[in-house]
Amino acid sequence: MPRTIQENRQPSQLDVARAAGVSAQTVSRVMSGQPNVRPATVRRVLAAVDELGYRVHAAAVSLASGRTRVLGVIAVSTARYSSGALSVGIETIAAAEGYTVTTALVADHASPDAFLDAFDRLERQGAEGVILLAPVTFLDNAIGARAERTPTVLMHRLTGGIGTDTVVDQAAIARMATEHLLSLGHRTVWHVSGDDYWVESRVRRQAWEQVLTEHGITPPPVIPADWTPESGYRAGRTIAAIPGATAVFVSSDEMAFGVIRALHESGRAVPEDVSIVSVDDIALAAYAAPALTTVRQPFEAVGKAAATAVIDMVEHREPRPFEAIHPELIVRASTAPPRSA
Amino acid sequence: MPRTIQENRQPSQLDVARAAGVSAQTVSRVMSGQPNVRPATVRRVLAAVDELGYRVHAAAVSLASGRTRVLGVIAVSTARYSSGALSVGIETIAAAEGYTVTTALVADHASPDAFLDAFDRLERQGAEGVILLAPVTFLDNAIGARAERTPTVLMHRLTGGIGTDTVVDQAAIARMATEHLLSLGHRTVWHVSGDDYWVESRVRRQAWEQVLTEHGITPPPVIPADWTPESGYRAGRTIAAIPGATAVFVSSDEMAFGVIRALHESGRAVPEDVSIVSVDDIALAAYAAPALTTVRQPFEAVGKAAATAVIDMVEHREPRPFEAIHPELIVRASTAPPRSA
DNA sequence: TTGTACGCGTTATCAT
DNA sequence: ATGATAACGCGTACAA
Repeated sequence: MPRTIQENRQPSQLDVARAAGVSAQTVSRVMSGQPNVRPATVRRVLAAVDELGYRVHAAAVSLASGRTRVLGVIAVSTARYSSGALSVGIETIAAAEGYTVTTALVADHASPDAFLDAFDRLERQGAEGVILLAPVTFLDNAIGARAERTPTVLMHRLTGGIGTDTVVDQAAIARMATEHLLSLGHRTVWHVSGDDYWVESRVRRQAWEQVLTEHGITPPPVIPADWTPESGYRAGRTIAAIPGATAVFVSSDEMAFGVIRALHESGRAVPEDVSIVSVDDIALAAYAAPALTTVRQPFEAVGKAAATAVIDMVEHREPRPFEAIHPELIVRASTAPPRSA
Repeated sequence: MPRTIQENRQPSQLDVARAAGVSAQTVSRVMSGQPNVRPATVRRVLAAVDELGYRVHAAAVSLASGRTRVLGVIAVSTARYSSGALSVGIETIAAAEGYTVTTALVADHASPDAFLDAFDRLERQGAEGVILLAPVTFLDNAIGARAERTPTVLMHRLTGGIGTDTVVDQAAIARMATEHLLSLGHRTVWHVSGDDYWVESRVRRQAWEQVLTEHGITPPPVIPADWTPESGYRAGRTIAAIPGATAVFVSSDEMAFGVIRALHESGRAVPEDVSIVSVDDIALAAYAAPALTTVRQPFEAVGKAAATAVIDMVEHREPRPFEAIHPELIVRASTAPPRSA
């Protein structure tokens, strides 16, 4: 005898079948809600299920059916606000469609290999689709092969290439922010950027430059930061030392808190001396001092769109026409016309 | 013939075995790093693995071995800061121990049934251990049966009962905050509570009451809120209308932003007129105006401890002696002695 | 050191 | 409407 048969195992389909006086196949039909089972039989089976405490064994289903209904998410492990909100959107849709979500975390500033490892872990787990909540331009080539066999959606991707784009138009965000400041009468707009590891940081900077150029303004040098409030604070000290600076486009609300603190410490009032527009509209944005004028990103909606897109791909549904998700400028108290205006 | 054999399927262990000229068993040994395989054989197998692009099929492993190495996390879908940081800790340990993490989200203010559903989804997925990132006192009875068969750790649980407690001592947090304010010379301390759906909100309130009582002070009425900055703002307006209020223990940093804004609008200066201590030490706490004095919770460490605890249970290791994770009072600018002192 | 023969719990296929 | 049987891909036990 090759193996001792376990005694105290979980009840299986066959146990239920015996208890209900039917075949295992009938139990299978009942559990997966197939038609062509007599109501009376269904009741008997369900009664047995209930009595034995039977639960479907996902691994067995997966092995037999070839389907796992598992979605993988690759995320960068930062405490940035966006991740949480995106996840909620993804999980909501996944649960509604009967999918389970497995997450693989990757360190911030990790190499492409770390992302591929994460991808492999998810594939081993049987992920039928993958959502990449990460900066990926540098991954395009590497990820290509896997995206061919496993439906993949890239969240931080902007145009073309692999996968479906479900992302908010980051260039539009930068344009809205910059043009708002110009329309108030500011002669130029400075920019505190995010971490260039993330695509959106680069895209926003380019769009900001372009808007200025279109208005005949030579873009001032970028003030680099890394998304954290601390880095925003350092950027703020730099700005405070620039006499002519009256308007700043800051690439995240969290950094804006730091910028404002630094300006305040240097005796520059916001918005009287310097106007600030940031990005995200986190819950605290309205409670900054002054309340932040910011470009809202509808993160949860984005998460939902991403999940819907992967599931469509997984189920070979016709991919729905891409619905743009629009950012929105929320004007609060951190912007005003310049003093001279 | 019962079933058409798939043609374009993924390579299996047997395919690798044939390509390498060994048996499937040898491939299994190589893949799981077992000893007693000749180096030359290992090389041949790995070469075949590489060539065919073979990957272990998790469902098959699970079915054959009875192990999934899957950890389940039940979380409440809020945008609160803590969830993200906790998850990072959990995933870090899980990955290091070779486990995968699956998440099941539950709506805020959901009924116990919703949690049980989530638990069931995770068990169906084969979760060998479950971490409940949720308020659970009202779940103790309901969850009991499942916690018996599936190792479970409750994050928001404080003493005794099911599971292992890995949580920060919430009563200690309230005590540190309240005593800090009293030691500055304030005659009493008001309290803006979190949402009572969450255990820590109730525990902190009780501890705050107790500290006051120990000092011979009759606790003033609680000012209820719900963790959001908006609710903090409303609580702040209430406090502003109380002439004698000079010190407030606010149950989260996010609410503290709202409280401060309301006080400021009412002409009460922080900390000159009113001192504020809050809880969490989120990244923005140091960038509030004024910078928040707050009790820091080491969320990532808590997440790590929780993951370690479940894995210990899953692997039937001796549960390590419970290491308390201590909160820490961070004194910044939102507290000062009262004017009269 | 390596190979053979089940068995894990379910679904697909065909037969009744 | 229901049942019998093979097959999914791998690990375990044992033999060689």
